[in-house]
Amino acid sequence: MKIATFNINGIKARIEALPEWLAAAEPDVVLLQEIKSVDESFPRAVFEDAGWVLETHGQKGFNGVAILSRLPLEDVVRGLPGDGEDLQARWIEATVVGKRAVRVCGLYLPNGNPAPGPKYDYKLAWMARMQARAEALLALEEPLVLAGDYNVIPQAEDAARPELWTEDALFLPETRAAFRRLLNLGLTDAFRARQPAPGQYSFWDYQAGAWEKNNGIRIDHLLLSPQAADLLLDARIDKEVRAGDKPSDHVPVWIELDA
DNA sequence: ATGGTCGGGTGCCGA
Repeated sequence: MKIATFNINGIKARIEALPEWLAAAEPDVVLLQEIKSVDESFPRAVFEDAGWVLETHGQKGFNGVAILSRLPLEDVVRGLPGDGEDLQARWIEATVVGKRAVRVCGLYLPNGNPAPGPKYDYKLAWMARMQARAEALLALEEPLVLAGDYNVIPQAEDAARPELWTEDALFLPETRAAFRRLLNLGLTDAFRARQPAPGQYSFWDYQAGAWEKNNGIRIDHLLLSPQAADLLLDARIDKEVRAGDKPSDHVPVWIELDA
């Protein structure tokens, strides 16, 4: 089972590039972030006519997550539990039924800039809520994949120029500590485990020629429960997508599970 | 059009 995460930065803007990547990469499941669309205006037919099962959790203008799958999806949950007041569309879960059942969570973790400030407070509170949800799901002792745009640079080696990020919400010590607490629940950073070499990135800013300079960061992650890590066969970043026509500022990151 | 780049949805904000 090939499972990918891809921050597409707007479904309407990616309505050609996304289907092209799907056809070439042939994933079984894709967790999408920043669809920037309400559910009613998501171009469902483009994907359903191509054989995809689609579950969306959108909002007007910003954020929004979705799941595309070749396999049936069951028990869909929309929204990160733990705060009924939070209306931002940043979390979606479903169970994918293949050879094995795999619970997948697609997440768009808050950016948090500027830090300090209310946006950074929201980021840290959201990470605490995610920690509680991860604990609850890990207690089931089943294959679990938490995949998405974490807006976290885990270590200095995950940035081409870490000195540029020392005051940024993506790399502040408190951010990295919260991410580390997730890992310390027993989760595996699949890409780090399979591709330990530094200098591999999933995001390059549109500004200041970041792509041309390879001034990237690795912020899109797939974290695996022990039961999923046991099934891990491969993990890759589809870097070449960033050089395509009308690209997102993120590229797909994917794993292959024996499931 | 918004400085520098995009996207979405307006009549700038978020990233």
